[in-house]
Parts: sequence; C-alpha cells; structure tokens
Amino acid sequence: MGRPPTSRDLARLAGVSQATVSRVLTNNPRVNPETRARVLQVLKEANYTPNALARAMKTGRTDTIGVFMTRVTSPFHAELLDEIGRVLSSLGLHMILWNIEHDPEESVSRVLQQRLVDGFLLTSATYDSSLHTMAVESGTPTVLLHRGIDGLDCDQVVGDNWQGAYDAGRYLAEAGHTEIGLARLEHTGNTSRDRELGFRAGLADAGVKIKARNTVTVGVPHADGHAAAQKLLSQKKPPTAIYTMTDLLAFGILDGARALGVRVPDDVWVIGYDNTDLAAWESFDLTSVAQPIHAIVEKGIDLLRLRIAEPDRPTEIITLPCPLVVRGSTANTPSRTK
Amino acid sequence: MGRPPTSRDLARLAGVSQATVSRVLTNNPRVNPETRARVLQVLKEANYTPNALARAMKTGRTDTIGVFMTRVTSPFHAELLDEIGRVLSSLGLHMILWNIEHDPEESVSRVLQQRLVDGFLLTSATYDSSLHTMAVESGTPTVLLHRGIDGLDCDQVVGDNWQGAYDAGRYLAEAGHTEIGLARLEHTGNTSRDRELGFRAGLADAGVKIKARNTVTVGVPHADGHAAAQKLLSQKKPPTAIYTMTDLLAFGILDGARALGVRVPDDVWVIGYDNTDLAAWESFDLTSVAQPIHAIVEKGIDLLRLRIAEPDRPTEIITLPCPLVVRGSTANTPSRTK
DNA sequence: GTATACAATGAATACGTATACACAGCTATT
DNA sequence: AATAGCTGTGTATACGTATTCATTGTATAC
Repeated sequence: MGRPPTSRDLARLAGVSQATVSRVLTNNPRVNPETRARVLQVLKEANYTPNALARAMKTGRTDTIGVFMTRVTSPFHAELLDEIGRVLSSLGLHMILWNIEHDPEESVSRVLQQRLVDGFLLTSATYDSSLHTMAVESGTPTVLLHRGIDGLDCDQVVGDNWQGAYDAGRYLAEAGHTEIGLARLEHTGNTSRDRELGFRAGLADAGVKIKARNTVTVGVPHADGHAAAQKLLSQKKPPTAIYTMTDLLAFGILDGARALGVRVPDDVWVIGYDNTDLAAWESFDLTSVAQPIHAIVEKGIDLLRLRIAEPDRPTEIITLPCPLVVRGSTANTPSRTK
Repeated sequence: MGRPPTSRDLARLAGVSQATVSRVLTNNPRVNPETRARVLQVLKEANYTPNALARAMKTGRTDTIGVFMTRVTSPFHAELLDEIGRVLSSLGLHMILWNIEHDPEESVSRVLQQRLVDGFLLTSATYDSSLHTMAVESGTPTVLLHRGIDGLDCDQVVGDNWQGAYDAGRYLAEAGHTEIGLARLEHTGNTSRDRELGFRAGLADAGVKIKARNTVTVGVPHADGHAAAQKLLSQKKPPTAIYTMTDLLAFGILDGARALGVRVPDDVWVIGYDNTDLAAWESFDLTSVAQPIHAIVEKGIDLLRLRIAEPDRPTEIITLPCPLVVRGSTANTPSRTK
C-alpha cells in the first residue's frame, strides 16, 4: 500500500523524466511514439492514476460540478438529481452535492469560493435566499436549473410554468368545471408564482374564477396536500376539481380525498405538476403537467459548459414547454390515457 | 473579479508573512493575539476563502466523502441519501456522489484512486460487482452502508435483514396465513438473501411453507411488483398474504391488486421492507419492516471517520435491528396503527 | 559543409497552502 | 552574568502535476 505512486516514481521506472510522463498523460503530441508506448506500459503495470488534486491545482479545472438542491426525497427532485448525475457522468464530470436545507447560509457561501468545482447548478433558487446572487458573485460559472429568478444575469433553463399551468386551467374550464379548488404554495420564486398565475389565467380566459373559499395555502410536504383536500372537500359545496402545484401535494390531495370517501375522478378531479414517475402508478393515476426533465438538465449542463469555456458570453434564459399529461384523475371515460 | 486573492496577497496587505496568515487560518496558537486580530480583520475585509485544493494537496485531507449509490429515484435510496447529506454537512464534510449505475466500471475504478476524497461510503455492494473490493484495495477508508458483503475485511453497518424478515414471516404465520406469496429478488447481495431466508425461517418456525407456485422472482422497479401481484393473485387459489423485499415492490403489488379489484387487507395482506415515508401515505398504508436509516448513517459515518483517523484499527461490522411497523395493509381491525 | 528548422527530451518552475526550520528577542534559571 | 527555554515571526520547502524554457540531436536546405 504505502503512498500511491507519483508520476515521478513512474518516470524513474520508465527511465524518462517526470515531464515526459506528464506529456504522455495529457496526450501531448511532442513525445516519441516508442517512448510513449514504453511509458504507457509502465503506467499500466503500476496501475497508476494521476492525483486529481495536483492536476486541478495546476490546470485550474477540477472536472467537478457543484449541485445545490433541497429535499432529495421529494420525487421530482430525486428524478432531477438522477438525471443530472446521468448527464454529468456521461461527460466524465464529477458531482458534489450540497443540500442547502441542511447547510447554514454562511457555510454555503464559503463553499462557493473554495474553487472546488468548475461550475454550479442551482435547482432551488428562491427569492428569500441569496444563494443565487452569492453564486453569481463568486465568479464561478453558474446555471439555474428548473427554478429561475427574474432579472438575474445568469444562465437559466426552466420549464414554462406559466404555460403549463395555463393549459391545466383551460383544460378544467373547458371540461365544464366551475367550482375549482386551488392548493397554492407561497410565491417563494418564479416557479410557484407562474404555476398559480398561469392557472388562473387559463381559467379566466374561459370565464372561470376561483372562489376565495376554494383557495388554500400549503407547504411542500405530502401531509399538507392531505390537509388541503380535507379542508376543501368538507365544505357544503366542495370544488369539483382541484389543482395544485406539485405532484407531491397532489398525492396528498388524492390521499385526503380517499380518506373522506370522495371518489376521484367521479366526485372530484385532481391535477398536479411535474409528472413524476409516481404519477403513472395506478394508486395515483394522476393527470399532471409534465416537466421536460431530460431537456432541462441536458440544456442546462450544456450552457454551463459553454460558460466555463467562455465566461463572458451573453446570458441565456431558456424556457421549455410543459405538456399536460392526462390520466385517470381527471378523465371520467373508460378511454383514459395511461 | 480577476483571480481570487491568495494567502500571500493577504499577507502583504496585513504586513506579515504568508506563513503567519496560514497560522491564523489553521488556528495555530503560535501567533501573537494582536497579530491574529489584525490578520483576521484583513481576511474578513477581503472576504477571503482559502483555496481548498491547495490545502487538500498539502494536508492530504479533502474533507470530502465519496458516496456510491444506485437508483436515487427509489424512495428508500433517496431517504438514505438525504440522511447521508444531513450528517455529512453537520460535520462540515462535502459529498461527492457517484451513481454507479451510470458510470462504467473502468471509470469508477479510476475515481477510486484519484485521492479526491478522504473516504468512501458504499450503499450498493453486490456480489456481482467488484466495487467494494476495488474500494478496499484502493487503500482509501471505506464503509459499507445498508448493504453488506460477507467475509469482506471492511467496516459495515447494516440493518438486520434476516431478523426483520423473520419477524415479518412469523407475524403472518401467527395471524393464521398459510397461503403466502413471495415476490423475491435474485440474491445479488446479503440484503436480498437475508430478506428471503429470514422470512422463510420465520414462517417455518410457525410451521408454514411457501408453495412454489406462490413464489415469483422480480426485478427492482415498481412495475415488477405490479406484474408479480397480477400473477400471484390471478391463480385459482391465490395467496392471502404477499411479502416482498422492498417497499417499492410492495407499492407495485398494491397497485396490481387494486387493478385486479382485489382488496387490501380484506382479500390479501401485503408487507414490504424499508418503511419508507411513502409507506405511511394513505394510498398505501403499508405494513413494512423499518430500516433504522438514521442510525445506519450516523454509525456508518462515525466508523468512517474513525478509520480515516486510524487506518489500522480492527474492522467492525455493526448490525442494527429492523422493527416491523404494522399498518393497514395487514391489519383488518379498525384499531390499526398509523 | 554550414546554417536552420524541428523533434524529443530534461531541468526548472508554478499552482496556493501548511509546516519544518532558523532566528531574534525576551524571560527565567543557575 | 551566562545559559537555557520560550514566543513570535520569517524563510524556505514540499505536496504532485502541467508547462515553459533550454538543450541536444537529427534532418533538411542552401
């Protein structure tokens, strides 16, 4: 075991200088083919791997991307993380994951300046956090994924939440619903805001308005959706359709309805947002606005790499469409989509 | 912006040598209190953060732990990851996450030797992968979490899968079930093996044996549980209880039963393993063997830090109890546990 | 046959920090 | 009063690699 061999050790073994070993490692063409072959042979026999830290210090590149995220256990976030991991690894990049829910702000700000990574992916930008401004100011290339911030000079790739929500509202109104329930989140960022305003606009364009008594403000967990359903559905004249802003909340609403003996979709329709894998499970069979996770991640990492290569390029903000995926929680005919 | 300031820049500003700045940063007592105060003042004004790479290269410690995982979207894995993140961050440690599903074996082996991290947490050790042996041979401190490997000289912290499964079997048998369905996974590691053998033992000790026609081998996804339920429950004489080895599969089984119009728990009981958050949702209300996630992670990271501090300490293998959590999928009385 | 280009290599250096070593000034011990 | 110890600081070096610069040898052009 001892200490791992260095390029200098290998150079001695191969009878060349450390510089030549380094040239072989970096595919520098300025090395004799025979010498290269001999060195490669020695490297292979010693099972040598360059010290990534030393290399990073010299080149200034770590081949590592920092990812900031919250609530990994939330289905959508887990899918997002999985996709990020897939794309990064296909590019030979490592991922350092920070759950900013656990980390105190001050420690996060330190992380931003440690030059541990070549770039940041932020998936949870909110108005009440200064993470995104700190990240941008750190000078390290940064891309906002999934959640954007208006007026921030930073690359962003997000789903078109307004349009997705609009379509959901329109869909319900055109199906004849007039008593619409809304389980809304506080507007902590663009995402929650657009998912509410777009929905209201979609309804309004079809002449439907949400009554105050059918609106309830919730937090993010499943239990909050459950409670919201209990509240909305136990009224004298309950809504015939409920829209909410994440699948996780929609699952809670479905559970809440089930607990009350209210049938879906016969008594009430339910629509979520994110189209997570779970939405397709028979237990939920949830109509949901789909986020183009793959495209968001692919494009976001693409932008990040472009910015790493060229820090002064103009900022891009990319908005990708969110199609409505209709399932059994809203279709009351046998010909429902799976 | 320019390039970030170095300790040498700061030393010049404070009128001291770089060594003194470094001493302040590392809390070296051998520095005059007045000098220290002055340096700290300058550091603060410049908003200086030490270059983590340079520090790591010098000290040989990165304060970063590498985590190997698979299928982050699986509820149990997401909870495990979340907990790992929580504990690591509370200790001021960073996490590099590798999804070994995405990464080709050869690139993983390279990662193991790059000295990017102080230690590894492996959460997905299986017989058919050489990851754990490669990790141990890499010389970097390694702990197996949640999934163990017999006879491997490596610290391991796992749930007592055999006991948990045993209790589940015993519980079903004592409730009077004799036609027991088993949706089993191939034995790719200790975990799946013990979760089957323990269950069979628990039944056997109560005089119950699983019939071949009530056994089906499945893969890990939700859909496989669904298919297994369809197969088991569409027999002439279907089982009155089904046990399976993960909650995810159990959810699939519940969904499969629902699709067939088979009622749970009236017609069939269902038991899962992991006691994920979702198991408590009303849609599932699943009886499940609980994994002590918090204790596993806490203890595992504890062991890892001990080994980093003292590489030659004796190997520890810790097995933690897995209590059965009874919910509505098995209780047919109103007084069921939530 | 000399001058010139170029290929191949080694020696030296730099990345930013931590730390061993040297040294000056001081206090305390004899 | 001379020695020993202790404090605070600076100088120099090392971590392991990539890369610049210098050097040698060889091939090409006149």
